[in-house]
Amino acid sequence: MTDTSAPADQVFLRRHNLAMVLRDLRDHGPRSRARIAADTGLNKATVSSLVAELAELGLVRDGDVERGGGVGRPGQTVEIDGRVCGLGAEVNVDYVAVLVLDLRGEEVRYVRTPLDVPRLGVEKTLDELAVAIAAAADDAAATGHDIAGITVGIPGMVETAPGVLRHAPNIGWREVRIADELVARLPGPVTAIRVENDANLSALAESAMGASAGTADLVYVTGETGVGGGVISDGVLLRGTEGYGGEIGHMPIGDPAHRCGCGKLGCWEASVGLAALLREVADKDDPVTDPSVDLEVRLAEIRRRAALGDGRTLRGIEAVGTALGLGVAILVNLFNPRVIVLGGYFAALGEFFLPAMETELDKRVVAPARGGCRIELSALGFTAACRGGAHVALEAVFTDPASVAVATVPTPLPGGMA
Amino acid sequence: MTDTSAPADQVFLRRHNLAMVLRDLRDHGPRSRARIAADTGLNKATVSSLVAELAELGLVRDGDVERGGGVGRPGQTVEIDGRVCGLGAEVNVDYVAVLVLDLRGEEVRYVRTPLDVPRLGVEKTLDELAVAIAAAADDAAATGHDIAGITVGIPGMVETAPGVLRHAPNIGWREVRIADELVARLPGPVTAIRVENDANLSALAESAMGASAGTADLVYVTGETGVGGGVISDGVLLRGTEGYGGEIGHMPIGDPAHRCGCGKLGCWEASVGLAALLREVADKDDPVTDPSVDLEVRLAEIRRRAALGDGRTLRGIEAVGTALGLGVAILVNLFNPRVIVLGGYFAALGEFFLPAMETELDKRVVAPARGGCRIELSALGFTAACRGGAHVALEAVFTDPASVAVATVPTPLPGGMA
DNA sequence: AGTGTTCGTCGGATGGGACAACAAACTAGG
DNA sequence: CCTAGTTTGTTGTCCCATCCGACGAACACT
Repeated sequence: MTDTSAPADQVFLRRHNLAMVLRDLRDHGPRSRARIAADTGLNKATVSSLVAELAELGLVRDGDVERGGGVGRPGQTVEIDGRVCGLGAEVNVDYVAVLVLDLRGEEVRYVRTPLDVPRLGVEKTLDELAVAIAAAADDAAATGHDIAGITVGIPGMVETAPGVLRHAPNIGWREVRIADELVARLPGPVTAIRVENDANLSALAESAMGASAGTADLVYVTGETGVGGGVISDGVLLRGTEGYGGEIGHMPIGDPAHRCGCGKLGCWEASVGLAALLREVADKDDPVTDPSVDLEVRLAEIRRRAALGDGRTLRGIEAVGTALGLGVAILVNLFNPRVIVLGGYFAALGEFFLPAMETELDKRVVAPARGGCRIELSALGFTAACRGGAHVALEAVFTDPASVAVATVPTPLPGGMA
Repeated sequence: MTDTSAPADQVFLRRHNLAMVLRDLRDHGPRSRARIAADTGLNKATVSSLVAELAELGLVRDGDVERGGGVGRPGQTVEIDGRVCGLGAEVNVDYVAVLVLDLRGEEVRYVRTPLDVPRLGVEKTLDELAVAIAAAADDAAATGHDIAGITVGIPGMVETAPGVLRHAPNIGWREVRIADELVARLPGPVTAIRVENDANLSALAESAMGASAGTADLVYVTGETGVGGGVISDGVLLRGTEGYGGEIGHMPIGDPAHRCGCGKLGCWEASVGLAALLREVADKDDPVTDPSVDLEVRLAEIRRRAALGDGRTLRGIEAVGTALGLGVAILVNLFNPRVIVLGGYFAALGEFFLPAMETELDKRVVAPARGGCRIELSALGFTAACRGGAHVALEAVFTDPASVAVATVPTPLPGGMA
């Protein structure tokens, strides 16, 4: 991720190596300086110097001494200090959520606030979100944590550069300067706020800490009210020129008889979105179609019926699964990912979808053996987008550790000695 | 493109800055050392040192002195030396071709050898290709050029790492170790040979030197026997995990009545490939459907009929154009490119396609104003893949200028003085 | 207790870039 | 013609980051 068109001086070099040591600790766990040197190819003396600087920044600290590690002097392990954190926030149709992750990837705090976002409108929803973020930040500060960055996920088309939401049909928002609006609502000096599509953030989360952690080529497909997607290719998120990439919901491969929420006929979303599933498995007066009932509960009921072998339910799921496989096949042909991760309700009903879906998939993928692609169900659940957001904030630290500089004050001395 | 997981020492730093100076000269033309310093942000003294090293490598040389450039001492311009070259080769259905491009991007040599590749088979075709490559290399050497690298484009699924072709249905090849086979056939020590899908190379060529040169987000779609595609996102080529990415021809969005060459029904290729066009605009006994006639000639005839306003022809082209727009809309929704480049016969008949295609496109793209995407017809014609191959070979030099080291002997002295 | 091994640090060497000063080469103007 | 002013490119010096060799420290094993 090093900028190829910037001049490289010693500062650049130092930053690169600082980042490399920090990432080594993240990816392979606590270890001695000698071991880091062996891992990275850097000189032992250099590693000592780098670790000292990272320690001064509050990013790493000395851990245990390696006892019983065979012959020779035991190593003094270095580990990532969990003080610095990233904050991920999410606005969805019926809730806002905030999640704080420390540099070690551990969850510090997670708060989900149910809200009727479309009814509440932009202003009040952002007020609520700002309160939730400020509360999480205060809470983190009280336990000695620092927030190094904030990323907000929104279910719509986002231009990341200025942090502007262009259009989010599911919550009815249009042209909202999310980043600026939040900065204005948050007290005190605020670190940079990034804004990103929620499915993109979920894809990043799956790639970084899901069941397939570390996968550099991954496509995330989530089924909720709409159908969203995020693509990670060769380790980087695909955004497109203006950040409009990954709009997979409106591929014209669905049944032309069904009208999509976007107004067009034959969108994929109209064949595999939540509405399509409910249409297939239930009648109008069936309680599972009642939007006032919690989605989790309704899905549990459908899962129950499927498990009992109910014909209508199974046929409906199979139909949706086949349509799902058709679209996923396109994604596999285009991106040749290592793994496809299914999220949202696809994950919840995954076991019943998979047979029909994989049958269709195998029919449509050109590459032999699906191009080495496997299908997986998301295990991150509703926290995926938030986790991805926190991850993005942390990634900035892993790319340029020195960026956390000054802001980080040493933990308040409990005793009070000068 | 700098490896983020390798230790950075001074050598790394030097390489980075050497590359930056060389790219500055490529992108902005000959200029003085002082100007390079201003462009890159490097110090004047550093630039002098870097230029001296590049000159010693034979990559740049002193050019004219800037006369009449206003007040002050005129600058001694530095320009890219065209001695070092990249070689691109292409295997297609009815020809093999070789193109040599010098470091300034100028064409040194282009040879196209008509061959009936499917009938000739793997061995003999590779023999012919090796002869063509060796001849081009000898020819280049005779005029004082050095080949720094070779890239071969193949119309099929390629695994780039070992340089192996997995499957190329249009020429009937399967599991061919292209790189190794060529090395064995070429005399003398051979620089690394890369192998890549031909549409991917064309996409790179369009992005690097087509009408939209410099575009970092670009999708190339070519219509020939099959329909191929190459995607460049954020400046890098999408390959996928195993290099199977970009298979756009078999998206299931075509008329289910038509069978594709792959055996499936409803592939996009079956609706917009060359066979589909001919089916729409001509009867079985029409000369334009005669495969023994050169494709260029047949396309010219179709273009003539369209220009005269022939109803059958225009309706046929419109039908294909609409189908083309449908598929392209998917690509725009997924990749949000800055430009879509149409190649192959799409480019040849472009003016007649565009209206129907753009109408369908606008109907199907979700992002406002097509997400800022424009449609363009390729101007590189049949040389696109070769150009892309040569470009890839040159790109290695622009990434690590020092890599051309030792091999480059100073041009033979014509006089013969010791 | 002695030996061998590994860890972490110290001092010096190497090398690359930044900075300031300077000579060179040109224009403009008297 | 000559001088002042400007820009270029080189030189010498300094700074800084990494590398290398050596050394003390800490441990296991005999």
